[in-house]
Amino acid sequence: MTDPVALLESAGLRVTRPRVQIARLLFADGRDRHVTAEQIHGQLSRNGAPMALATVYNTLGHFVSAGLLRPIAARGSDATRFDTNTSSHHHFLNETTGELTDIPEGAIPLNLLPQPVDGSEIVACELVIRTRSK
Amino acid sequence: MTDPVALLESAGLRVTRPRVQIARLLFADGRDRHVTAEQIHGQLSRNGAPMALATVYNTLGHFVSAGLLRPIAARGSDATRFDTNTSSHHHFLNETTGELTDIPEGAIPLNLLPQPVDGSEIVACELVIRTRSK
DNA sequence: CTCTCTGCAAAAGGTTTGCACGTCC
DNA sequence: GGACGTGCAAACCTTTTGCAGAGAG
Repeated sequence: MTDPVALLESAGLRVTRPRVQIARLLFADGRDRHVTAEQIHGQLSRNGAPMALATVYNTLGHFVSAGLLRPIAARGSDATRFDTNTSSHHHFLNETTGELTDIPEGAIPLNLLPQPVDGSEIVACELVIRTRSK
Repeated sequence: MTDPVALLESAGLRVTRPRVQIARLLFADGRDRHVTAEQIHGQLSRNGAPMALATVYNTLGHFVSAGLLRPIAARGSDATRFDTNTSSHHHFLNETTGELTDIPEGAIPLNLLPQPVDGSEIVACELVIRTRSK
């Protein structure tokens, strides 16, 4: 239910047409979503506000840089999914259906991460549990 | 130090030239390796046994199906890395250098995984810890 | 002899780039 | 006015596919 314009401004992003359109799709209903650029592109077309797929990618890229969105580390030949939930949490990936489900923060105790040996610092930690329909 | 031919046979794979060549590169020295198809392709060319990149991909795909190799879930626009260590373990990904490092099995306690709610079964579980050079 | 695999070119995605034009500040 | 964005096509890269010919069992 966040106002798209306010959201963009608070993220330090300029308020432009594609950003508002996409922010409205992604954040208006407040739910966590896992979307591909392709899905956004299709939804915009259906809403009568079509734009080039490349513009969608560019805009999503801006959102990621600004911390509004996070790309999910799910491997596979299909497209990158962007997660509107940028807090630290993990995912189930159903390999049969391709469906991606959130695992609530705290459901997995990862408080004892090993430190990297080369002196680098941890910036993120992402777990993917692959499942298969029975 | 495994014999490539014996390895292929025990995996139920036919013994063919590209498989032997690639198996020798991957498994001869017994070390864990994280390779891309491109790297294998280049190494084969340098060794005087060039083959088409598509053949490398096809062969690596056969190895994955046979359980000799495992694709790593590290996201990024760069190519898929294949891991010669197929046992359950996790990775550090240094985002600065792109380097991928094994985390020893057992270093992270994941014995309390939440079960998927949709009745599907867990087939794999992979953690990527992203780091950045300081 | 048959079935699988190779070998490669070409196609198929997904994503990025280049650049002319528009827009925000 | 200047930096930043858009809009889109074309380029790019990785990976898959199709198919003719070769090789394994």
